Amino acid sequence: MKGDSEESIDLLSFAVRLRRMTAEFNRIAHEFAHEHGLHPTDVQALMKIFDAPSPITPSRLREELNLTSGAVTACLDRLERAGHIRRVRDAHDRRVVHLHYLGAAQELAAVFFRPLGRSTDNVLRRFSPEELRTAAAFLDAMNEELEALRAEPGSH
Amino acid sequence: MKGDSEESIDLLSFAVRLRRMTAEFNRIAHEFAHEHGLHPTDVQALMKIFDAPSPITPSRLREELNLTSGAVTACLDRLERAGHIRRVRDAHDRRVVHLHYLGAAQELAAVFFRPLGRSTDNVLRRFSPEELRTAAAFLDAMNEELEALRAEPGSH
DNA sequence: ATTAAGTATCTCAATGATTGAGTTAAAGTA
DNA sequence: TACTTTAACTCAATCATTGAGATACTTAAT
Repeated sequence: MKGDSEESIDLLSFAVRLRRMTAEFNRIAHEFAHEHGLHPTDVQALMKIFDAPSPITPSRLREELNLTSGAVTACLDRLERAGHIRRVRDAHDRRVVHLHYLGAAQELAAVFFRPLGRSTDNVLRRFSPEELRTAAAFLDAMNEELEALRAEPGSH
Repeated sequence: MKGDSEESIDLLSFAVRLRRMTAEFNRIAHEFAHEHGLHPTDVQALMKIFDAPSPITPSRLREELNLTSGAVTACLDRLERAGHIRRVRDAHDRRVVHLHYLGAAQELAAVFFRPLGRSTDNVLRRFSPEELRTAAAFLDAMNEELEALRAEPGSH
């Protein structure tokens, strides 16, 4: 009976844990953006541009960040003006633009991710390889589910 | 040697997993806010007001969301006008305001968290109680570290 | 009591990001 | 060729956010 009650407490508070973590990430990103004369949106966009396996397009970014096309154009204008990214026209389909990040963006990302990376490392050191595999699997499962939620139309 | 290389791949990609999860949460919150005539900030504020163990104050909210006092006041005006929260003056220190959420906010939160809760449940079902304890411990450790990062002044 | 300093919240003009409708240009389709 | 669709951009209007300052209240010192 002890195991059972412990379990349900864990289940209930997972949502709170996840929300808190998201909020902390957001606050850090917000703070960072302000310190570097960027907007929260710009930081989100830069992260997306970084994490994309191949150069992302403005319309993809529009979907990812849930913005209107006008907002994306303005955001990319700011990032390009500040020397963080470059717009490159696709040779085959000349309507399409690919977003490449430049040196300035890489440096900025390094500055941004260093403290976050240290924090993550501190956490990783506390767990065994097997525990980390479990944690990674959990995060992967969450990301899968959240992405599935994105497709559902009547889900919210 | 197999275990070693698998490990370092996991370590490197933890940051990406966490960023992706944060981004998914943000996108969902953004979408939800837009559908309900709220702002992303308003949704963040409501979640903070909900998750607080005891009624939170505007200045605490200011710290949590990293906003200026003017922005917080405007945000609370919107939430109060829409019937989600109520401002209550502290009887002992009449400078202080406590934020209470109302029925409208509870309903909204229920609508918001139902799909997220389903997604979370789907994930939780895939793991054993012991694995979930590990995942919860991991999230707790991350939250600890991220909160520590908040205090550090020269950290970014 | 009185004064000074500190704190919590709010006000407001200026800034500027976001929206939403419409435009341009390129690609696919009949 | 004309029609539709798609990608990205433009621009006026809207409205959240900033940042400086005002207001009201509390606390500590004299």
